[in-house]
Amino acid sequence: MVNPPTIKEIAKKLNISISTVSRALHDHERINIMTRIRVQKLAREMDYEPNQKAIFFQKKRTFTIGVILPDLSEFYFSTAISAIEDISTQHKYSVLLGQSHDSEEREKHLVESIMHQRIDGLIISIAKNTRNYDHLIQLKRHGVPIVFFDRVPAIPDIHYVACNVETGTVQAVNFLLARGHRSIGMINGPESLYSCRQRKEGYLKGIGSQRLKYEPELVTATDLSRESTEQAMARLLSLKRKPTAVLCFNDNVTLDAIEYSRKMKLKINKDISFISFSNQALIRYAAFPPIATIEQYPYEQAQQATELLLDLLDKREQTESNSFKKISLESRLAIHPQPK
Amino acid sequence: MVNPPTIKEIAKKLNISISTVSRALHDHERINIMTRIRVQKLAREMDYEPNQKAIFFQKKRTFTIGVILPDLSEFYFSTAISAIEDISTQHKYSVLLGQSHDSEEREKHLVESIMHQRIDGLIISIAKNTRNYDHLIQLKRHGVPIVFFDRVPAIPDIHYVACNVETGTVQAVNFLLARGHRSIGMINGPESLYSCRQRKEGYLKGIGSQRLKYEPELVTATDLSRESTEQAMARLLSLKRKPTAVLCFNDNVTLDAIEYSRKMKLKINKDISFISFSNQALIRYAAFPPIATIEQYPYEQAQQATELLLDLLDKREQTESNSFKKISLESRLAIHPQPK
DNA sequence: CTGTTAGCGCGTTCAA
DNA sequence: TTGAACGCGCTAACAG
Repeated sequence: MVNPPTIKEIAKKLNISISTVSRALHDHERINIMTRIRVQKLAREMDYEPNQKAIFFQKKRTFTIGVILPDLSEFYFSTAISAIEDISTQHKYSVLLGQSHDSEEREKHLVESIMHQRIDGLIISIAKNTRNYDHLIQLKRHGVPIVFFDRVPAIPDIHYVACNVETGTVQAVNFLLARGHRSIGMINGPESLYSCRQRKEGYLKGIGSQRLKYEPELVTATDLSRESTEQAMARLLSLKRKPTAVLCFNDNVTLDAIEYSRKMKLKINKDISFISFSNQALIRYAAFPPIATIEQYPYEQAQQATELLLDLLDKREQTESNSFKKISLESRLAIHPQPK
Repeated sequence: MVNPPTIKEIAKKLNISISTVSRALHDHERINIMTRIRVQKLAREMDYEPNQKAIFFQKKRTFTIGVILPDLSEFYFSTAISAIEDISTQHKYSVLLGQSHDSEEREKHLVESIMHQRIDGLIISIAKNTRNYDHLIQLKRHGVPIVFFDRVPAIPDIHYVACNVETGTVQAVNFLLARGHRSIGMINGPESLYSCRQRKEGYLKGIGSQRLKYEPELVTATDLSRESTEQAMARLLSLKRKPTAVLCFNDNVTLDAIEYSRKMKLKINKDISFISFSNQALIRYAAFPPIATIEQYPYEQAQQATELLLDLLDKREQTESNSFKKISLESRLAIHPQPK
């Protein structure tokens, strides 16, 4: 095992200067065609490969983007990272990975360590309870473009790609109303997430469109843990006017809520129906699936986020543009065929 | 947006030499406590962060490992990457990511581009039809340690971590035999995968242990698509001696096979039972879950692979050891509580 | 305790 | 058409 060959060695063997070698390797215009060929031939023979580390170092670019997601083993995010990797590779960028496990501290740590690596840009889906964005603002100050993905913080002047779940939520409420439901509950997620506000907004619009009165106690929240979801569900079921349908933050929350309801001896899709967000493939096999799902298209979202970021990186030198791209995909209600 | 500060600037402001700054920042023993403090204070004020690119460049190490998996959106691999990221981060290593989408060409390309980045080591689960290992051998020649994970090629002198599914398969067959099943079917996966041979091997051993005759037509295969699985299942059901239990390649295949059987009016767990490999979390919510699962512990496997690789990296300089670690985790049968 | 110097591999002036 | 020299930011060997 020897050290990889360098242009220096090539230069020595050929008795020419390092810079000539460098130029020959880059097919420089004004290099004698013969020396060019000789250099390239020897380079091939020696298995020469340019040392990217050295190039990155002196070019001040790494052609690497950082990606920080809460949890890579979750369906939604693993689909996203799959898309991000696909697009990045297409554009000859590499992907440096980190998962925050929904901890603000870890997230901060990751951002810092990733920043020290001098990545060119960052795609991030923030931890569910991140409140302090200093670490991200600092990154921006260092000139590293950030694209927020899916979980977008409520701060101004940022690029983001997210799915507007409001539309889908309105559709879902209308769907339920059309089926005769008059008391519709909601188990929302952490308030800090922008998408949760959209869910709420969509819920209000849907309810309002039929001139129904908004009952605040019909809207609860979970921190996504099973216990918290069960508590939320318990709260809904303890109301005088129990909901006959419930919108749940995501698939897992939905399945937990359904299981809890069954434990409480409710008949699913009879006493109570559910609509979920997100749509994991496996949900079609569930014993008691939700009647519909608000789809969020994680692959497409992540794809757009990556394209946006790469675009920003391309344009960076040219203009210090101050326009912030806000890409909003529309969610859509997907109605599931019900098993008899 | 300015360029990040360097030790050079710190040195100038303090009228001391660059190396003094460097040493002070590293808490070097023989540096005056006062200068040390002054330097560190100024560094903090200036938001100084060492430029890892420069450090990597001169240290000839990147503290980055490459990870190449077939498809990050698959449960098995997303769990794996989650583990790899966790362990790497703990050890202050970064993760550079790539997915081969089971294409040999892409895999080769990824290995090369990742190699040029001068990663310190590689964890790879090879594409299901990779036949040529030159790209990997080249990496090894460059002194980059490789740990194969889960999908291990049949070449000598390699490190690997894999799960021996044979054990679990034997257990599964025995479990079924003990419950009185005498005709046991199998829907295996692509033959090129080593683990599929283990499944077959385990099946044969299990059957043989009870002196049952091996009926070749009871063992079919799927290319993992739903259609192919349905065809395989149809073949099994068309046999004169229909199987009363079937082992399926993984969870998705199992669920598809179950659904198909239901369409054929079979009663699950009565007319026919299933055992699955892998064990996704969501399976607990399935309407007709398999009676048992052969667990493969992707998290633990990936964890061990990462620890092995990092260990190799630590020891690298010391000894050019020629011993190859082959870690084989045992799969285990997990029996599911059945809903009434 | 501190400064000087060299060098990691490469691209890029500036000269020739 | 080529070469010499410099610098990217940092560490480390050597010299005080």
